[in-house]
Amino acid sequence: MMGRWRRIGRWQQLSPLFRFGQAKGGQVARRFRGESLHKVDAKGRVSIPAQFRRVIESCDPNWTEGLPPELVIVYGDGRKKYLECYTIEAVEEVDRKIDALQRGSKARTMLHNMFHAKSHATVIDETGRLVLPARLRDKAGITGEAYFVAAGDTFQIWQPEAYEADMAKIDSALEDLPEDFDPLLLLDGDGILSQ
Amino acid sequence: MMGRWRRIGRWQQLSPLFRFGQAKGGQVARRFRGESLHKVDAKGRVSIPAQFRRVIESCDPNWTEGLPPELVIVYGDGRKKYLECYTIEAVEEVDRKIDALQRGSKARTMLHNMFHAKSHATVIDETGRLVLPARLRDKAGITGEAYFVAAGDTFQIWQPEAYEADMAKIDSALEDLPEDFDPLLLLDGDGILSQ
DNA sequence: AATAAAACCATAATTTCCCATAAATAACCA
DNA sequence: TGGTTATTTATGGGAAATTATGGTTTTATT
Repeated sequence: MMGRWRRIGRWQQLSPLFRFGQAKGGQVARRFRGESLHKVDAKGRVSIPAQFRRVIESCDPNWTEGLPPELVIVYGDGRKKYLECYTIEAVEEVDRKIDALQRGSKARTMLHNMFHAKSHATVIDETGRLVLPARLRDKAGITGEAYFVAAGDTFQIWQPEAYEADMAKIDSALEDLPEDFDPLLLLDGDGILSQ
Repeated sequence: MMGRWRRIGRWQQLSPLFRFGQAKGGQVARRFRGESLHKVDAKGRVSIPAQFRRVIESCDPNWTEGLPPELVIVYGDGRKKYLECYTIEAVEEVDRKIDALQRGSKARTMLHNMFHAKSHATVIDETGRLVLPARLRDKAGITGEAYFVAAGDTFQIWQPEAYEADMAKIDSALEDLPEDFDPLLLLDGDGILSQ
């Protein structure tokens, strides 16, 4: 059965100070990592990868054992065919930046629309699931299955085939690089992929 | 029996300051060295070479006696047929660099995919083992055994035969060098293997 | 009342956790 | 220095907790 939040594991018996925010390991996971496939049922319910839950919890300032973790799903960029999910901390950062923009400016209006209008605040239920309203599922073309993909401080929900297709593009871009090119070079601003 | 972290050996009774992070030689090992073969059981569990553990521990800023050391396994470069394991310090450096790249740039997207989507954050359990999920084992073609190979500040996990084959390639490259060529010359940028 | 949404209950499959042991190392000591 | 004892490693197996996922039953909504 799904782990209830109130369940007490061994490490949780340590002093609150010591265990605060601890994930499986010792430290808080504050970045999404990994990818996985999940079923979406008729009601739009879908499990969130357990590892992602830990991040969502630790990045929700109001969350505490027993409360449902919150997150925000953004679907404002029509050019993207996936749903982008933000932790509370992440959206707050975005909100702060938007607030700093000139009132009435085009940028501000556009961002308002994208992050405020076309977004959906929600929570993860006790069984670790999230409900994707029909509107959102349609936006991403999601039906029976959804592919979750980590992207640093956010994660994306894709229609599996769409992701695969996108992946193929990225892979072929890699193929085009010199035989022994090390992607790590990109880290230091190697201009090979300019633009 | 595997040393439980809470168990106290004699040297561990020395003052924390004195023993902190000590490896056999008295100093902290901060680089992986060596190679070894280990069994992978049906659950995907595999022991990490003891020597590697010391490095993983000392390169995990949050680690302390009693906590499971963390690490990140990356499998994003489809061209490579092994799993690359990063210490926390190492991934944090990578993450910082990714953060510095232009949002939306091709390089950033590619790196996100490689280090965030196609990676797996995990810990070393109390018995010194790591669990390789089926997905990762498949990526590297690993079944019953895995070969661990040090690579400076990361280490790799190979399917034994694949490693052997790769090794043969490196060896033959050596063969092609002049009879009396000293590999150490490469250290100082000798151009013989240019490109 | 008709629907949609949320809460509740249930279960198989996975993943962790815990205990156990032989082999390999390292520490100790006469 | 060689033998002895204590640790640490590398692995195995089973119990227990967690996940992912499917139904029902309430509770809101309109």
